[in-house]
Amino acid sequence: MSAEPNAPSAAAPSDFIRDIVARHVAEKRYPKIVTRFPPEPNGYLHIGHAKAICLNFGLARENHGICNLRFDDTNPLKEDVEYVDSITADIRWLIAGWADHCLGFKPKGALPANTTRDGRPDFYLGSVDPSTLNSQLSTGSANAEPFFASDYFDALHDFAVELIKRGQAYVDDLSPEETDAYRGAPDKPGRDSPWRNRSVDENLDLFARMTAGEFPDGARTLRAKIDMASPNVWLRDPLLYRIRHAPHYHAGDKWCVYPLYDYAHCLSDYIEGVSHSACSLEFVPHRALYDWILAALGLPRPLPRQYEFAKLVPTYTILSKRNILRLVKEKVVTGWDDPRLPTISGLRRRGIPASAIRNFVIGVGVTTFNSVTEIAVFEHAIREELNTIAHRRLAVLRPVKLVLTNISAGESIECEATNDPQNENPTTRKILLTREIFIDADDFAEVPPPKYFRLKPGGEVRLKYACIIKCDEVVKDAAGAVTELRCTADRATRAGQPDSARKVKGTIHWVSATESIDAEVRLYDRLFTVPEPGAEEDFMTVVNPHSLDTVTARLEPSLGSAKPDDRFQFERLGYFTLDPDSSASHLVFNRTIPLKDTWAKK
RNA sequence: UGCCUGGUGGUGUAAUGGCAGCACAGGCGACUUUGACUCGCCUAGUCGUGGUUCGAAUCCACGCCGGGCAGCCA
Repeated sequence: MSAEPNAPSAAAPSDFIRDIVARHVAEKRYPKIVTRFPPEPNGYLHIGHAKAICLNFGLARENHGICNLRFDDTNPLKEDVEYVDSITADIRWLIAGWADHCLGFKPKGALPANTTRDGRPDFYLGSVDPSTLNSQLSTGSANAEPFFASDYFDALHDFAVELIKRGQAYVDDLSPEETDAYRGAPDKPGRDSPWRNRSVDENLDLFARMTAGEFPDGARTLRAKIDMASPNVWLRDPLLYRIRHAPHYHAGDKWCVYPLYDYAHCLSDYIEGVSHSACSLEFVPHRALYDWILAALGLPRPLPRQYEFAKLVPTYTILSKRNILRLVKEKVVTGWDDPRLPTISGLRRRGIPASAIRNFVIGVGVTTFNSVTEIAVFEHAIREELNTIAHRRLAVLRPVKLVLTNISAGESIECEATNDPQNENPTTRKILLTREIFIDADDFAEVPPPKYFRLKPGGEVRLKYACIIKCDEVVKDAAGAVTELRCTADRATRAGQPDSARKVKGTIHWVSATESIDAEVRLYDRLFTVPEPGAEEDFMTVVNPHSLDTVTARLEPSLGSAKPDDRFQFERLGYFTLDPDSSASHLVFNRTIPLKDTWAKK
């Protein structure tokens, strides 16, 4: 249906926000559908952000619009370029081939000084074609960059002056503690500040001096003049600007007053020509303020509107920045890109395709209900995607030596193995069967449980792509541990041979002991042992001690030339990908996810 | 206890006054040189009580239960 490469198999279902946008498109309310994804550059993106990203970019994609990546960087104390770079890279990876053509980037240096009659910079009005910018970017040009709220500090300042002139904002001298006390409580009205009724001229003068750096941090603020008795506490004369004598990572050292979120966000949306501003449910009480500011300034319509939806809460996962940081700091994980973490960089390193993340977050839908999504839904999306793209290989995680006594030492038997059985016309490769091979420890049981289809003393199994073997002898060491299995191969059961159709219950994977290579393989499991670690008093007490198991595996030789983006299915085991820790002399693979195992459950 | 907001199988969602559907999970079976995949079948739901209506998950009232809001964070 879609011509888009790498498009999700399922179209995004309709939801209340899409319905609203569709209505607005039908009535031509906006010249263009413009959305935005507005992270603060103070941490890494995680799968929860992926939901917001796919909603905002999806809306743009479905309505021939654009979605701006805008850094909401109004707090100089918490932000850094390090995060700008990682967030930008994560987003580009996440939407590549799906909605990257909708990514709104602006030409470097195109700042709001270059404005049109209604005060908006001209880059959103169509004078710059986002697709041109994106092609510049993808060819390595540094001529385009994301949007930054801090690029609007001049415009925001001018709007603040306008608000003062309209009598809608005032400079307050209350201390932070007094401000709190005057605000009242949700069930108790606040009180007017004694500074609330200063003249416009005095406010103008004071705000200019605040901006000029005359006052120390915390001495004064700029506040909207709304209603200290409002039942909505966010309308009790919210702060617009605070004094912060600190340099800004992007805006430099020009400013010592910085706008607050509520003030900066709606106006940044306005400046960029955003039509639909989607955020999470905790901002519902802020919407009245969003609308108030735009109205108080008398800005021309159509104005952007805020819509709120529920965040993603997956089971067995922790998503808050603070908590992920704690896992990193206390070395439960190795870093922000640890494959056990729900960060985008972690998921990517784990080998999860961007398309699987997209399909998952799109599939859960967009509602206003605080729901919990079972991680199994994500796991299904991962397997579904990997099953179609991953090439099959043979690998043995916990090798046990097996000697085929009727194959001579120098002999090697060529077997044809299928790379991509999920395709209509699968390709194949050759693997070698030799006298000595390895099989997985799990695939042999000296005293088998009921219904055990694998190898057991005196029993038969098929070696995948090769032949049926029979276990004649179990060799053990002094301690009683199995050191070697001695079997006979039935060559007539090979593909193309007379008995090739002979059936046995079990088929197991294997690699030649001599024609195989060593690799470190990291087996990951859920990071937490309970479905809702966030509900625990301390989630550290429910960290899964077995979330990482590292083994030295034997792989078929072709895996030696694996590339970082390759995805493999090690047959009967799971999906694997090369880890960046790999080097020419030391291969490292990550298990992205095991295959579904209905046998193990029983 | 002020204001805002929500409640559909175990979980996530759809149905926008007209057959409660889909996906995941779970169960049974078929197929299988992956105990995977695929295919077939099954289990299971409208928070409660009234009302409006020919007809209510949907509209109204009351109740019950949950989430959010009092940063010079975003």
